[in-house]
Amino acid sequence: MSRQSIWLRPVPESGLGRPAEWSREQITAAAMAIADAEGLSAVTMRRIAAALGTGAASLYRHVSTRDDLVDLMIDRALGDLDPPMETGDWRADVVAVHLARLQYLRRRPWVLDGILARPAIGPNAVQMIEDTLRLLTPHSASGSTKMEAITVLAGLLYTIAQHERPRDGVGDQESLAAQMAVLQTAVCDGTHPHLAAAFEQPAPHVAESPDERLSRILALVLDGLLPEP
Amino acid sequence: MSRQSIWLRPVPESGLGRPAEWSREQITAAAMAIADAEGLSAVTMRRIAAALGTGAASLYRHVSTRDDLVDLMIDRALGDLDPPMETGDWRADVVAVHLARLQYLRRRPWVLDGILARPAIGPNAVQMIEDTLRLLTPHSASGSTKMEAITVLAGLLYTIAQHERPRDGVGDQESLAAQMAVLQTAVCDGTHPHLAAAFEQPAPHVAESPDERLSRILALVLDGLLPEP
DNA sequence: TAGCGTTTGCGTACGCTGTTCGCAAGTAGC
DNA sequence: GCTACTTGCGAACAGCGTACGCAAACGCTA
Repeated sequence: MSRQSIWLRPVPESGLGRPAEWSREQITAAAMAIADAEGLSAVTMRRIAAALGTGAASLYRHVSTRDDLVDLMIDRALGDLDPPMETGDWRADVVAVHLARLQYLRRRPWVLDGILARPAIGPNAVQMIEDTLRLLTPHSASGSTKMEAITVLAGLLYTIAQHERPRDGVGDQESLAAQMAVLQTAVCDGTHPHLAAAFEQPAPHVAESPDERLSRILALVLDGLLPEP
Repeated sequence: MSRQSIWLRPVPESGLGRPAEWSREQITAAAMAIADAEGLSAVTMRRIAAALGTGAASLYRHVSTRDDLVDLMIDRALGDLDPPMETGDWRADVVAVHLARLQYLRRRPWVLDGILARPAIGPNAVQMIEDTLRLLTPHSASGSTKMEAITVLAGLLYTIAQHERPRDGVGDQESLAAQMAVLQTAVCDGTHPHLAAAFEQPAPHVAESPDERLSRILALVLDGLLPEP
C-alpha cells in the first residue's frame, strides 16, 4: 500500500528479534547491478532475490513494494554522480552540471527509465536541487523562480536524453530510425509542406556533437528563464 | 516482435479469407474508453476483449502487441485535440496551442502516461508538428532550429503536466504532498541552506493560476529559443 | 536454563499479465 | 464442392508482484 514515500519511513532498526541478514542498501545494490547489466525491466523481485541467494518473499521485509525499490535505486544512482569542477562563471557551471548529468544518464539508461516512470524526490535529488540553487546564488531572481528554472532544466534534460537514445526496448535499437521513417513518409506525401521545407533547408548546427547540442540549448533556455539583469 | 513502428505496416486489407469482425479503430476506441474511465494501467488485453465481447487472443489478429495498441491510442487521442483560434500574433498563438494541449492532458491523464512510456510519433503527432511549424513561419530561424524548439516545448509541456498532477497511482493522491514533505524535511534539518532560503523568500507568482504559469514559462522559453530578430 | 516477545527468512499460493498455438469457422474464386 | 486464405478464440504457458503462515533466530527476563 505504501501510504507515503519510502524516505519518510526509515528502517525500523529496533534491535529486537532476529537480526536481518540483508539491508536496504544491499538489496538496492543487487538490483542496480541487474539494471546496469540488463535494464530496469529485468529487475524482478525474484531476480534480485536469486542474486542474493534467497527467496523473493524475503525482500518484502525490507521494502514494502517494488516501486519503493525503484525509488531507492534511482536516488542511490543520483548519489553516484559527482559534479564537475566549478569555473566561477555560474551560467557555464549550470550548463556543465546538466551536461554531466546527461552523460551519466547515457551511461546508465535505466535511471532515465526510472525517473520517467516514478518522478519521486529522494535525499540525493534534494541534494542536486540544493547544489544547483547554490550555483544560481549570484542571480537576483527569487527562490521560487529559481526552483521553477531548475524544474524546467531537469525536464529539458530528460527530454533530450530520451530523444537521443536508441530506445529502451533491448532488441528494438532501430526504432529511432523508424521514427525518422514515419517523418519521412509524412514529408514525401506532400500534405505537410512546412515539414518538408524544414527538412530541405540546410541546418546550421549539422557538425554539432550531442554534448554541444545540449549545452547550446540549455544556455538558450537558461537565458530565457533567468535573463541577465 | 514488432520490428518497426505500426504506422509503417498498415492494415493488410487483402479481401481474401474470412472478413474481420473488428477493426483497429474499434479496438482502439474500446481501449480508450477503458483508459478514460480507469487509467492506462487498466487497459488490459482481456479487458478490451471483454468490452468487445470476445477473447483476448482475437485482438492479436489486428494488433501485434500491446505496445502497438498504446501507440494507436495515443495518436488517436492526439487527433481528438482541436487547436484554438489563431490571433495572428504567432508568439501568442504558439503559447495558446501548447496551453490547449496541457488542458487536454489534464482531461485525459493517461495520454501523458502513454507518451512518457512510449514516445512514438504517429500521423497525428506529425500533424501537430506541421501545425506548429506553420505557426512559426514568420520567424526567420532555420527549419531544424524550429524543430528543435518544438521538441523542447513539447518536453516542457510534459514536464509541467507531470508536475502539476496528483499522481498516476489511483489511490496515491497525496504523493504530491509526500514530495513536499520530503523537501520540507530537507529544509528543516539545516543541511540545505539555499533550499531553505528559497522556501522562505516571498514568491512573485503566488496568485498565478496553473494556466498562467504555463503560459509565462512557455513564453520565456520560447523567447530564449527563438528570440526576436 | 527456560521461556517469551519480537523480528526475519522464505516456501507456497493467488490472481493477474502479455502472448502463442492449434484448430474451428467463415468467405472468395475456380 | 473444393481449395486457398483469413479470422475467431479456448486453452495454455511463463512470468509477474504480492499475501500468508509458520519456522528460525535473536535479546531479555525469570
